[in-house]
Amino acid sequence: MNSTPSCLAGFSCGLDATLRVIAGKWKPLILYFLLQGPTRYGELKRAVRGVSDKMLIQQLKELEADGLIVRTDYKEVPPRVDYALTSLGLDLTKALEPLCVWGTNNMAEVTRVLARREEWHAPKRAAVADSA
Amino acid sequence: MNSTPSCLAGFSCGLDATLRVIAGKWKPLILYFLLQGPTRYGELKRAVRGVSDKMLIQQLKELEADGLIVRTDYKEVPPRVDYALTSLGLDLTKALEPLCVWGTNNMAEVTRVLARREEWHAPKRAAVADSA
DNA sequence: ACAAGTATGCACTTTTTGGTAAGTATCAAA
DNA sequence: TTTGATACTTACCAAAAAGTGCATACTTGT
Repeated sequence: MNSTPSCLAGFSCGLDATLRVIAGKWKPLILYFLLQGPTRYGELKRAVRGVSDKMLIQQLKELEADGLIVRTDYKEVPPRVDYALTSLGLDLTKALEPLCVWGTNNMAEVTRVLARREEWHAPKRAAVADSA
Repeated sequence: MNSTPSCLAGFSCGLDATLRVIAGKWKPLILYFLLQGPTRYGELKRAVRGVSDKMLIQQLKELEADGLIVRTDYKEVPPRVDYALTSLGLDLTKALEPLCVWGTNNMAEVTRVLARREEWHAPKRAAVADSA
C-alpha cells in the first residue's frame, strides 16, 4: 500500500526523479565532462580525477543503459572507444551547470566546511595543539 | 604528493565542490523543501517521503554545520523546532531548480529507466511470466 | 622476448550509507 | 495511569557503494 499518496509516480518531486538517475559519486562529473563533446575512455579517466577503472566503467554502463550517453566502439586495435551525450543526457547535463557555478563561487566556503568535517573525524589530541 | 595537480583546491571543478556538500540521498531534497520557508521537523519528515528519523536528523545536523541551514528551537513543550535556509543555502538550493525541472519533464523516461533496472536486479524467472 | 598502452572484466574487501526498533523528556487529554 | 504528540538519540545490522589488484587481447616500440 502507500503508492503515491500525494505526488507523482513514486517520487517526492521532479528533483527526486532526477536524483535517482544521477545518484552516485561520479555520474554528475562524468556527464559534465562529456559536455565538451565525445570523449575517449582514457581522457575521461584523466578528467574525473580519482575515479577507478571499475567505477568509471560501471557508471558509464549505467549511464548508457539509462539512455543518457552513447558508446561508440571504433573496433580498432589498440581499442578505441568514446562516449557522448544523448539529447536526453545533454539536457540533464545542462541542468548541472548552476551547481557548477555555485561550487566555483563558493569554493572557499566549501573548502572550509570540508576541512572542519575532517577535524571531527580525526580529532586526535587536538586539544593539546589547540591550547599550545 | 599529488595535491591539486591541474585544477582548483582538490576539486575537479566547481561541480565537484558542490557535490561534496550535497552528496547523499536526502540533502538535496531537504534543501529543496526548505525553499518554501522555515519548516518544522515533522513537516519536513512528511515532505521528504521515505526518510527515517535517523537520516533526517543526521542530514539536518550536517547541513547546519555546513552553514546551509539554521535551526531554531522555540524552547516550547512539546518541543517546537524549525529549519530554514541561510543565504548560502538559498543560493545552492536555487541551483537545484533546473534539476527539478528536468526530472519533472522527463518523469516518464525516468520511471521506465528505473523499472528496467529493477528487472536486472530481480530477473527471477521473468521469462515465464513474460511468455504467458 | 618483454614492457607499455588500450578498454575492459572479475573477485575480493573495506567503507559508507541507510534502515529498524527501541528509548528520552515534557506536558495534556482521556 | 496510560496514551499521544513532539523532536530527537542510540545501538545494532544489512545493503550498497566504492576501492584494490590481477587478468585479458592485441599491437607497437625496444
